[in-house]
Amino acid sequence: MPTHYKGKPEEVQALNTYIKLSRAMDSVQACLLNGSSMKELTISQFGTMEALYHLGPLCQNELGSKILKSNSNMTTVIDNLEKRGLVRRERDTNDRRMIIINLTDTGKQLIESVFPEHTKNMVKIFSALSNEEQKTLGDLLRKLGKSINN
Amino acid sequence: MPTHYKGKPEEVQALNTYIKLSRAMDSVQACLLNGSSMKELTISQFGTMEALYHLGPLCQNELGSKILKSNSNMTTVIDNLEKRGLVRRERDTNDRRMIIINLTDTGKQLIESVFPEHTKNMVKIFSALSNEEQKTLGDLLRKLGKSINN
DNA sequence: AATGAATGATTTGCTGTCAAAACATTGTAA
DNA sequence: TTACAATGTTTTGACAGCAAATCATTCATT
Repeated sequence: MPTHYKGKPEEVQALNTYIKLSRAMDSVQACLLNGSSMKELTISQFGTMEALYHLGPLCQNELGSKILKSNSNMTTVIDNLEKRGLVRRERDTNDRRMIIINLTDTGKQLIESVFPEHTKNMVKIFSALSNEEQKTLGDLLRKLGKSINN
Repeated sequence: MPTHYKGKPEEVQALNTYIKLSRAMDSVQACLLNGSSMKELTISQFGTMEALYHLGPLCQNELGSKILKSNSNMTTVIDNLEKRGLVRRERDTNDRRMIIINLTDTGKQLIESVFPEHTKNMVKIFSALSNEEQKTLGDLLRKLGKSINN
């Protein structure tokens, strides 16, 4: 549903673009969560484990920076993953402020088993757009993001 | 940070497009939340009040459908708005299953005071893109969303 | 009138999310 | 060596978000 606001054209355009961005994001995430591979993990758990799988063990603070989550949120997500035996916390010996997060064997097996289907779902979702369209979309989103973060 | 996954080109492209979409959405929302007008309302509270402001009183279930939130989430968001005196629940006289959500005078004044700056922020954010680019972005996002929801 | 299906809202249980405060540890300057 | 700043993590408090179950109400059928 587009905005019902009636103002200047650039205001209506900005509000509508925001709505479309928000709706698209919701749709993509809902579709990903419907994949059978996402029955066992929440989006944040998946992102955390994916980062550990591809980058190796990471300091908790560093992990949070990579997947753009706050320190306190990382504590909660890792608490739940640890509780399920999917990761292990390990205090750094050189700097005891730091906790290194490792995937356990169980965690590694799980992410290895769900990642292919997740990737397949992702390809399916974005195949609605041609290669050129995906590139254009990515470029515009980057431009938008860069402008905000400067 | 793009994906570190090394797979087929269409897989890498899909994952990267997803990351860009996710990052852009996070950036836009963080920027909106930094606006002084968003000190008093959360994103969902704002969306709820904006919908009520532009569309008039709505049945709770209908409101949830419009802003794409679940029934249980609507209960929580409206609980908090009601607690703050910004909305009022009113049982429908014709169908007592339904609760009509109204903005209170206080709520109306608040949304009227924050909406202009919110809109201005939105325009500022999206002015990173030209009109043509915003239109292209919107079209691609719509195409993506439509494909998923069919 | 009675019964079951459908609908709207709440509750329960769980996870996520963040800012601010608090705590523990390390680094730096005096 | 001491004091303070900086850093990493947790805790606290609050709100968001959803699925499933539950409750109340309405609708349709018999």
